[in-house]
Amino acid sequence: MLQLLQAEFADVTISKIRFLEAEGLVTPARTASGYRKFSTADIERLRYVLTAQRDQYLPLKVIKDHLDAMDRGLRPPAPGGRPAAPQTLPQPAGLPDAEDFSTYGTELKLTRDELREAAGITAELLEQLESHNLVVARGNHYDGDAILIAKAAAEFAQYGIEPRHLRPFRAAADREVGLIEQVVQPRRDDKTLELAALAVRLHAALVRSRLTR
Amino acid sequence: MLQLLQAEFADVTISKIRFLEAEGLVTPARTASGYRKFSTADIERLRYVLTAQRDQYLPLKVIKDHLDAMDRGLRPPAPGGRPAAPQTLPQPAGLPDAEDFSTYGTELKLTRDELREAAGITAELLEQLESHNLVVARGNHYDGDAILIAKAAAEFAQYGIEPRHLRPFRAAADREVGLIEQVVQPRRDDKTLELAALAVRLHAALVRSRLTR
DNA sequence: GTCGGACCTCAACCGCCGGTCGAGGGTTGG
DNA sequence: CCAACCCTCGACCGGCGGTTGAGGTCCGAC
Repeated sequence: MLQLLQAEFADVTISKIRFLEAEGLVTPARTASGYRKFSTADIERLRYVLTAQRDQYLPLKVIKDHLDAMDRGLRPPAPGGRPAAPQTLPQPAGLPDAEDFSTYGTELKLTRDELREAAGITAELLEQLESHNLVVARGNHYDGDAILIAKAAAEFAQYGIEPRHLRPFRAAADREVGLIEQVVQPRRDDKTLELAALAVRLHAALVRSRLTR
Repeated sequence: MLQLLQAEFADVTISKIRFLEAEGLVTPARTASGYRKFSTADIERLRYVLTAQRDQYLPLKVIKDHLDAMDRGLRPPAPGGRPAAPQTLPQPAGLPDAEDFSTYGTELKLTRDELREAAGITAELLEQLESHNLVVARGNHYDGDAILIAKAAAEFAQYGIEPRHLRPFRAAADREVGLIEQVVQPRRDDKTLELAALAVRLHAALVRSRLTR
């Protein structure tokens, strides 16, 4: 889950996240042994914090106020171009660890229905995602990334963008992975993740750059 | 004149104004004997600085960038509810500190050499990046994204991946932007950025998912 | 002239914010 | 049993946004 955020925000570290927790900006759940367990809502929240900090230069105090206000059910405050609000939608309960990326990582194994529930998508959408190879089962199970992909697809769907429009994303990802694997061939260690984060970073910068022209 | 500003901003002091001058945010004229002489334009400028600081929590560096940008004849930047812009006369503006890329947004305007220095890349690499359209100048200037792209490319280069290998990234980014622009056609507001973030998120999840299989 | 007060410069200092580091220790998967 | 994580907690840190003070100059009033 750290990798995930690092792809988007270059300078996030474990210690920074711990610091943010100490400041009361996030409150991840804990496992029995004390490890932090980040739900997707927690990650949304962090994304909000980091975006506000980076793009609006808001001090943490102010960000905390905003979050607190939202928690009390108020409209997201902040005048002007603010980061997208982390909508903490009611999570379908049951299915204990469906949102857990940190401790189980990709070892997370979901059934088809669990995935649907966790991502809040219809069976139809999931079918489309699979038919375009955006979500792929391993054996009978899906992992944490599948949830993220499905959720993103659901958001796109709200703008009328269907899975088939997203196929280029898959192709692009495949090409990047191919590139990385070529380089990292011999030693298949954490260099791989490093390069992947780098690739995503480049990608993000390019998108932004093209957009603002 | 101090009294004048103090009426509006309680915590302004002489020493603060002197400090702001030292930071290059205002450049009042001087009398023969060295006393500061504030024109009304200077006061407008200070008003802008103090408002931006108080109401938008902007760091002085960013405020300075905005002022510099305006001095260069650009439209007042700053997304969102910004303080009323003071239209000042052109002031001698120092060049941005090239090492400070992190604090500059896309309003940043760098010369070719400034970009090279900020990203720590060779002229050759930059040329390659431009020939593959990974980095593109607007007019004679480059923006903050160019630094990010250049730095990422430099890291890739350490793994033997050259700009030409990165062309698919550009193509993918272009496709994504095309998709977004199609959707966002009518209302060209901050939905755009929201969608772009979503796209990058999907991309990241896909890369991870493909990688860990 | 000369005195007081307001202005100047420059360097040293300061408090807070936003983290980082590292020692000391538990947990987990292989 | 070990390596690789994760945890806490307190010390530390660099930068930002000024403040303070010593030492000196300028000006108007007496």
